[in-house]
This record gives sequence, structure tokens and C-alpha cells, in this order.
Amino acid sequence: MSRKTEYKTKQKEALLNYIRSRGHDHLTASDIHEYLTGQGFSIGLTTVYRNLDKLVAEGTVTRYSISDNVPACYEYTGAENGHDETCMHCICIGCGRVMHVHCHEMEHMKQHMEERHSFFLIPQRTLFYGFCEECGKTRTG
Amino acid sequence: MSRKTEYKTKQKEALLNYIRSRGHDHLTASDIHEYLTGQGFSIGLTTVYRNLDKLVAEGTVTRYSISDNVPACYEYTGAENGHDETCMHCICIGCGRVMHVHCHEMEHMKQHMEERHSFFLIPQRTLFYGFCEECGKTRTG
DNA sequence: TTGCGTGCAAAGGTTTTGCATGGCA
DNA sequence: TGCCATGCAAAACCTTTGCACGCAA
Repeated sequence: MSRKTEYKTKQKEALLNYIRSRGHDHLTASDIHEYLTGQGFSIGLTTVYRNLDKLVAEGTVTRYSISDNVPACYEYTGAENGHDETCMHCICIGCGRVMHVHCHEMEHMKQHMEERHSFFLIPQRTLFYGFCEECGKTRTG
Repeated sequence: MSRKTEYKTKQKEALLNYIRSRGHDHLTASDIHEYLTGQGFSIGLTTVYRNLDKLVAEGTVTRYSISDNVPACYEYTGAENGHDETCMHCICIGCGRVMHVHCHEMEHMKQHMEERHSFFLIPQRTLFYGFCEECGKTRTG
């Protein structure tokens, strides 16, 4: 392992605390930056990006490119956040809402994908696109 | 219906022909532009984007924001292209490969999502993230 | 002739990079 | 003291917009 020594900094700590405190919310780099600076905390947008990159690399945070022309969203996915193999995201094409759904069918799906399609699915990263209840009702067609 | 009259232009036709000819491939706006201009055909990148927007709006083409920091991909999804409710995409986190997979489990999943989670899933738009066979083998951990 | 389509240039917005400074260990 | 982290400014990149001209109907 040629891993560099990591320093603990106030910026890193504040960023992680905030994103963790927001649970399953999807935050953009800009959201995080605005919140922290709004609190009087000194942090640059560049630093937010750089720390998010590290957190994503180590698996503490997950980055989602959920829809077109919208900045990437970050979500805390550390072990204690209730993410498990039944958890995934549903994105409504109508209103853009992102929903967390716990679905036990995903366990079957994961197993099926491995056995039949040789693909090692990570359920939590799954993006289902479609229509939510409200948009499904009013949808034309 | 206050739909504007649509003109048939050479640019639109060439673009559609090309993307259709590429089957299930995922092309960026830039890919398409480079191919067409490389063939000596005169078309601007702006026009590529604008025509793709229209094709997406009418459902002939589907746009995917498949991974981070990569331009959006477009794929021909007209009726004759073999897209049905068993078809979805698997994206390998390791090598970035995008695979088309036909999976009958998706029909069950779709039904389940409607009945139990009130979400009207569009299987063809589903993005499964994980590891392909090769990357799954060599993966650490 | 009408007005949609095109294409260039420029703008817009997100994310990355260069480089000097600051702070952790 | 050594070196990673930070932050500003600028660059890079994809995509959209403004506007004048061209072309389909």
C-alpha cells in the first residue's frame, strides 16, 4: 500500500458532518458549499469537490448523475445510514423527484443477474426511471 | 394541437440514418457530429444537439446520462430496434462498459413496483450499476 | 413568401487544474 | 520541518442561446 497519509482538516470534518446529517438527501457540491459558508464556515468550492471525490472513492459517499442537465448529487452512504441490498432509487421522469425505495425483489434481481447474466449488481446504485404515483395518473397516453 | 410544422432537412435525415444504423450503440453528440462531418457532410454541432432534442422528445431516441463526467449518450430506440420491456442497461463501475441485457425478471419487477411501490417503471430506462464478469473477478475486496 | 432550420459565436454552468499559501502531524 | 490540504483564478468541458442567413413547403 502506497497510500498517502491523510490529514484531518476542519473542512473535511465539517463537510462529512453535514452530508451525514442530511441522511438520504441528495446534495449538490454547491448545496454543501452554500450551507457551510452560510454558517460562516470558511471553505472553498474546490475543496468541497476534492473532499467529495475522496469520500466517493472510499465509499462513504455515493455520487449520482441522476438526470440530464442537473449537477451531480452526493449522498451519504456510510454503513449506518440504512443502506442495504434492498435499497435503490426511483427517479420520476415527470417531476424529477428522487425516491428511496426499499424493495426485497432487488435481492432476487441481484442473484438473478449474477447467475444468469454474470453481472454483479450493486442494488443501492440502481436507478429506476419511470413515473411516480401522481405523475403516472395525470400522464398522457 | 398547436404543433409547428416540421421541415424535413438533410441534416435531420442524415443524423437519424446514422444513429439508427448504429443499433444499440451509445453515441455522444460529438461522436455523431464527428462522423458526419468526417464523411464530408455539412452539419453543425448545435444542429446535432437540436435534432437530438427533438428525437428524444418524440421518443425515437433515448438520452442516457450514464456515468459521471461523461457526455450524455444517445441511442436509437425506435420501435423496430428490439427494445421491449425485458431490455435494460448494465453499466460496469470498473471499466465503464455499457451492456444491453434482456432480462425477463424485469417484467416481474415492473409489475411489483407498480403494485407495491406505486411506481410506473420503464424497464428500458433502467440503469443497473455493478461489475461485469471480468471486472468482478479481478475486483479487490 | 413564410417561418422553421441551420450555423457561427458567445454565453452558461459544472467540474477540474495550476500554483502559491496555510496547516496538520 | 515535510508534505498534504486549501483556495483563488483560470481553464476545460458539455450544452444552450442569440441572431442572421438559408432553405423547405
